[in-house]
Formats: sequence, C-alpha cells, structure tokens
Amino acid sequence: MARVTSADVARESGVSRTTVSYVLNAKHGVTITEATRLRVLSTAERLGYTPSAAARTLRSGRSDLVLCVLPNWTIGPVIDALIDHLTTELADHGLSMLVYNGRSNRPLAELWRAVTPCAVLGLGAFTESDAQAMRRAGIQVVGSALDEDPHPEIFVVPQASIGGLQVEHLAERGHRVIAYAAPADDRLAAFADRRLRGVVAECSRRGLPEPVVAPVDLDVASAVDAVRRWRSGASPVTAVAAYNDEVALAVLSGLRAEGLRVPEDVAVIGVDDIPTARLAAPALTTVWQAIDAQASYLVASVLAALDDEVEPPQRPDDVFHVIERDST
Amino acid sequence: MARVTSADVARESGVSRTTVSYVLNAKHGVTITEATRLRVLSTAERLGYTPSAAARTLRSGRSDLVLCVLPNWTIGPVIDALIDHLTTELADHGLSMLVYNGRSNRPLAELWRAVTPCAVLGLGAFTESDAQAMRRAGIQVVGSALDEDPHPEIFVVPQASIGGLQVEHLAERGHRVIAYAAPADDRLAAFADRRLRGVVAECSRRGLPEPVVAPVDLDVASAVDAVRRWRSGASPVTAVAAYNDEVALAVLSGLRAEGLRVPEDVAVIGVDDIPTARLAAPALTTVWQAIDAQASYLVASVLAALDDEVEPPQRPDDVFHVIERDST
DNA sequence: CTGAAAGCGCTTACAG
DNA sequence: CTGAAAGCGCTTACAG
Repeated sequence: MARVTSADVARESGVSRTTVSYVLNAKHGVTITEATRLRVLSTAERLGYTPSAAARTLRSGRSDLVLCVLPNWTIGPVIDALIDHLTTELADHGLSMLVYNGRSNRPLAELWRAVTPCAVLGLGAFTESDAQAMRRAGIQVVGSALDEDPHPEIFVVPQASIGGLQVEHLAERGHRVIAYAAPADDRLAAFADRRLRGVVAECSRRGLPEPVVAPVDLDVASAVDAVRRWRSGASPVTAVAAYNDEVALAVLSGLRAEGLRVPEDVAVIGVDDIPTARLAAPALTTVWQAIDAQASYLVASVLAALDDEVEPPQRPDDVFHVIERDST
Repeated sequence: MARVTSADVARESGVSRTTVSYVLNAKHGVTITEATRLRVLSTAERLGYTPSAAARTLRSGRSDLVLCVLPNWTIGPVIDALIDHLTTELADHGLSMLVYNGRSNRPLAELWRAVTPCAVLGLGAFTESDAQAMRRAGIQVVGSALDEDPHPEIFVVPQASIGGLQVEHLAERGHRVIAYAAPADDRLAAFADRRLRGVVAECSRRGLPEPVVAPVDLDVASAVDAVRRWRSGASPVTAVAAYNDEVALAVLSGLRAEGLRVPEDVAVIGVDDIPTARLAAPALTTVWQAIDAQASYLVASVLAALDDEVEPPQRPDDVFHVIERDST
C-alpha cells in the first residue's frame, strides 16, 4: 500500500498542495475559507495522512527532533526521571525528544546518517570534534558538564558539591574520620572522581584528616573488605560518604556482616534517594537532587538555542539537599 | 556557516555528485578508479561532509533508524540492559536505535512529524490504530506482548510464567499459604496483573489456597500493613511472591518491622535481580531473565521485518530462572 | 568508468 | 483566497 502524500489529500479535497500545507500547518497570515479548511482536514483524517518527516526536514532545513545523548552511564531512577521530565516539557513546545544510549562508544557521526535533530542535548560532555561536527551540520548543541565550566551556556551539575554536602552533614554530627566508598563500575568514574574531589575539599576545609577511599562492589564480600580497611587503622573511620545509594547499601551490608551498628559505630550517607534507600535497615540518609528544576533548565536552554529571541535561562541553584534518615 | 553537501564534495574533487554518492556508499557493482575513490574520500573528510539524513531518507524511502518505543513503565536495570543490548546489536547491522519514552501518553503520530524510522520496536503492545498508522506510513512494526499471543511474529515475554516460577519455587520448599505483593504504582499494572495471573494459576494447579493479594508501596508502613493482613488469618501466609525486587525489599522491611524472621517465618521471592537484591538482609531470592537472549530475538525480528529474505527467528525459551539466595 | 537528469514529498515565495 | 513552480540534498536508472 503506497504512502499517502499531501498530493493525495489535495486531489481528494479538490485543492492544491499549497492549500493543504497551509491548512495542516495552520499557517499564520494566510486566510483559508472555513469550508475548505474543514474539507482538507477531514480528507487528511480519512486518508490517514502523515506528512513525511524527511521531506519536511529537507525542505525547511529544520526538524522537530531533539536528541538526548546519554553517555556510557548505568541508568537509574534519577536519569529515568530526568528523561521523563525532558520528554514531557519538550513535547509541550512541539518538540519530540528521542534518547540515544551512547554506550557502544561508536562515533556520534553514525547517527546523522539516520536522523537530523534540530538540537542535541548532551547529558555528559561532548568531545570537541563531535561538537564541531554537529555545529557544522547545523545542529544546536546543548552540553552539560560535571564541573564548573567557563562556558556560561553549559549546564553544570556540580558533582563536587554533592560530596561537600555529604561531608558537611557528617561533620555536623561530630564525625571526624570520614571514608569515601567509590563505585567499582568504571562507567561511573567521571562522576565518582568529582564527588570524591568534593569530599576531599570539604574535609580539608574543616581540618579533618584526608578521607580513606575504597572501591566497593555491589556485593557483601567487597563491602566487608572495605569496612575492615576503614576500621583497622589507629583512628577508625566513623562515617562513610558513599558514591551513591547502591554503594551505600553495599556498605550497610558490609557493616552488618562485620557486626557493626549503624549509625552508632559507623554512619553512612548515599546519593540519589533511590526507592529502596528508605527500605534499608536502617533507612538510608542520602542526597536528593531537584531533577525537575534541572530538566526545566535544560529545556529552557534548548529553546534558547533554537530561537535567538528566547533568553537563556538562569542556572538553578540549590538543586541538592540532604534527606535525613536513620543511617547517620 | 552553510551546510556541506555532496555537491561541494563533488566540485572540490572534480567529479560528479553521482561519483561521490557511489564512493561514499561503496556502491556494489560499480567500479571506480582507486585514485578517484581516494580523492573523493579525502575531500569529504577534509570538508567534514555529513550526508543529510533527511535527503537520503526522502530519496531512498528508507532510513537506518530503528525506534524503540517504551511504554509508560518505570525503567529499571532490566530495561536498561535490554536497551543496551539492542543498541549494540542493531549498530552491528548498520542500524541506529533511538528510544522514545512514551510516558506522556501522547499519540505516537506526533513522532512521525520528527522522524521516519524504518522499523519500530515496541516493548509493550501498540494500539491497533497506532499500528495501522505506522504500517500505512511504510514503517515495519515489531511488537511485543506480555501474554501468549496468536500472532507468531509478536515477541512474547510470558509474564504469567514468572509468577508460575515463583510459586513453583515456594511450593517446592513446602509452602502452602502464599501471598502476592502487588506494586502500588499504576504504571506497572500491565505486568503485575499478568504475573499475578501466573501465581494464581500455579497455586490452583497445585491445589494450594488462592493467594491473598495486597498492594505494597515502597515504604515500610505500607509493607507493615500488608504483612499484618497476611499474618492475621486462620492460616497465616508463610511465603510471599513479590511483583519485583523493589516490592520484595519493601516486604522484607515490613517483615523486619513486625519482628518476623526470613525465611523461617515468611519466605520472600522477587523478580529482576536488581543490584541491591543481593545486598538485602537476608539476600533476596529472585527470578532472573535472560535479557541478552531476548534482545537477540528482538534484533533478529527487526532484521527479518526489514528484509524478506531473512528468516524470522525462533522464539527463545527458557528465558527465566530462579536465583536462590537466603530469603527462601 | 563517469555524468546529466529525474524525482522522493514537502514548504514557500510569487503570481494571479 | 488559491495555485504553479522552484528547490531542499540525495540516489539511481539511463546514457555515453
């Protein structure tokens, strides 16, 4: 069965393709008789007409597609919620968002063979050559960074400040010997390193000893190893800042296996507030992120990149806070 | 800066656009002088030429894009891994996969304004009208179903058999009064209902009493309510089949709060084997899915839909098995 | 072995 | 208020 085109709709409605286009795109500044309008609309409906995205894009040089590029991360509930917000908000502006999982480490260039987005929203940083290639193809690039970035148009979720917040919380509860539980999954290194940097900086600012870092796999044995190391020194660790909630849950299991009480012997704080964090024994204290505010900022950035008349948004601040539960 | 087109490459290389196209697409059956080939390739490289996806798609009536449509589910590690596998395997066949999160309950039709995939891979079922619209637009539709489905080309992950497996495991350990912990999140109802159906069927097949169903929110209070209900009757529940691991973890927390021992007083089995399942106290018994086999099947289905000469694959069986840990 | 030309389906000045 | 025509950038018969 052949594809239905605007020519079909035009013929069946007894008008020209121009008129069909005007009606279907509710073209401004052109007046169409109500009768014609209705006729075209109903024919289109009846025929099940769908405009060809390829033709529209080719002709207008612009598409309604925003591509969200995910770096090689594991995707948990936080990113899931972010994507959810982005999709919905962008759709409210007539933009469709599709997600590319750049796990396979393939060059992004492959993608432009398949799709022509008007903007690309990178949740991680792009390589300079990728970014250049995109701009050259007329694609707006909205990037993100995990650090403070000199480019004001780059979205920044300062990972270091998460680590800072963890230490602040722990220090305020009187802890002085603090450890950092790093993830064993390499894909998370970009985040983990920066969060650790924040932990180290805040410890030093407060005159606390440098945190002992141990990688913790998501199993009990690995956590037990880390716990033994942390507790073995002359001044045993009394608090652990974990890379995220999953790692924190592993630490909890290691502590339990070693017969240590939480938070009496060792306090633990995570990041993310995953659903199971509150189900742990004891319920996990964690750092929460304002995903909706981050999504809104990102959407506004995309809109500003697409339309010169739209002002770029203010970076949201205060996107983190500590949720106190029973593990600290 | 204007877009680089194949005409630019042709001019700079001193050949026609035809030749450029032949070289860049490594067109079979056409012989091009090695010298010309190299010249074209290097000019394209130097100019940073990226073919226009819109033009290719419009001209050839076919794109390299596979769209994966996610229903309104929460996305956990299982779906994440599935997407990962799909992206990689499809890329090996020259196809780019993009993911659409259909959460916003918008009609899929909106999407065809932005993008023209060659195939759509639905992880949930499509409405008949959506499926029809896609076929009418020349898009191959590869659907999935959660139940046995009369259409042999539909991919089926029989959710009911997950529930059956849970009961089988529990019954073999001597349990007779089994409860079902349903998720409170409505978005999961499609799965939950079917898994429950499997639980009910297997109980009845084994002559066990009908399972008591309680919804369990991901918090301790909700789980405690459910546990009290399960334990209050004349024949208290001794085993719980949970919708998934998160719900199972909640049940564990409710049991703990009520002072019940696991598995001595009550056994618990989940589904998914999320990373934190093994970190629970006690470590959670769960049902594992062979995601890689499912992904391979799906990829083969897409390939078969795209090329009539490729045989549709055999449905994989044996995609589930129980991972025994300490909670049963 | 290489080129001129047609045409995919749309939108948009331009003319009437 | 509506239509004829051009052109977006590519691929592919067809001719040489």
